[in-house]
Amino acid sequence: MGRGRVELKRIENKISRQVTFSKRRSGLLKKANEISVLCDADVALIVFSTKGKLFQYSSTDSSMESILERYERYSYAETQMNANDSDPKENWSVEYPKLMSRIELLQRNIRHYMGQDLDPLSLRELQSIEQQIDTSLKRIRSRKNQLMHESISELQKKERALQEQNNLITKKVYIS
Amino acid sequence: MGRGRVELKRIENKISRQVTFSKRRSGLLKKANEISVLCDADVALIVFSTKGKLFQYSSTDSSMESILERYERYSYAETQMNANDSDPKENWSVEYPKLMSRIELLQRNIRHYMGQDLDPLSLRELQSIEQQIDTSLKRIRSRKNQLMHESISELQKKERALQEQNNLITKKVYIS
DNA sequence: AACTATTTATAAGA
DNA sequence: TTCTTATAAATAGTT
Repeated sequence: MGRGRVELKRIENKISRQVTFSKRRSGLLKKANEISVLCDADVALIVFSTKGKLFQYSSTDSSMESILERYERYSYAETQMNANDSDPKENWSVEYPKLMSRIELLQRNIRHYMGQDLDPLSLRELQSIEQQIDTSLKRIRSRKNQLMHESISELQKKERALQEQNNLITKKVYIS
Repeated sequence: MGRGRVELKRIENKISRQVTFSKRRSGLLKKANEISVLCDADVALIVFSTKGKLFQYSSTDSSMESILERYERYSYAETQMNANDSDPKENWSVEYPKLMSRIELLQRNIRHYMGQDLDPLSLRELQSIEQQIDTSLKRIRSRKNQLMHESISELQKKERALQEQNNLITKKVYIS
């Protein structure tokens, strides 16, 4: 939709990629809103730019979180149809606080991994987390390196194949 | 975009609402895919029809779950407050899957912060986590330093106090 | 940030 | 549902 046809592949020019992103992002959000209003649908849309900036849309009658929860529930229900429906019903009043406190614990954990709410922690606890995170960082960087190396050798392979093809074509041209 | 202008409000005729939904849904998914490819963005799109049927899109290099996880990580500060307030006893069958899926999400997050289960993550996601963890590590080390400095000056203070006491006692011994 | 030539999406009809 | 087509809307390239 514009002056020229556009190939469906990553736009290499950084500037025009940004511009296109901005234009299409607003178009996409608009259309998400339209379908939700016209067709009475619940829509959640999450977009991260290359640089990691977040843009989001969710239809007004449900917040983003509630749609995501609905989604999680939907996919959770699909994967675990029959497994554990019997026990929690009986002792819900026992189970609920357990689950909530588990969630609290996990959240506190995550906050600490994110370097937040550190004040209540003792020196020893801080050191323990520091060590854990330091290890994580090494693992993540190692995995990242691995991925990048894989990507590089993939590209090199492609390059060699293309080079070979070129040589063949060149030969043919000379012969004829 | 069609034979006539269309007002932005719920289509009352059920049949044409369904038809429009089907058409616009495929258009929306297509555009979501296009922006993700053209602009190198991570996109997650969730659509529930009026009847509750789920349709979804997520850009290929990240699964839906990993984008949602990234979203949770990003909007963590906002969401941690307003999560839990409905009366749980009545509707365990609604609440239970919600809580379980939330727990799973948090656990997956923590595993990643601990540098585990990294294989499903894309390069970009790894970089996002790496950056987050790097920041955390700096915060934790800064807090640790602060605590150690405090501890040191505390000890120095005590040392001075004891020294003074010693001096006093020594004087008294001499005098007597 | 605007403009406009084109392409694309889609509303209505079949 | 699927296809066709007239028209509205989105947007690529330009200013």
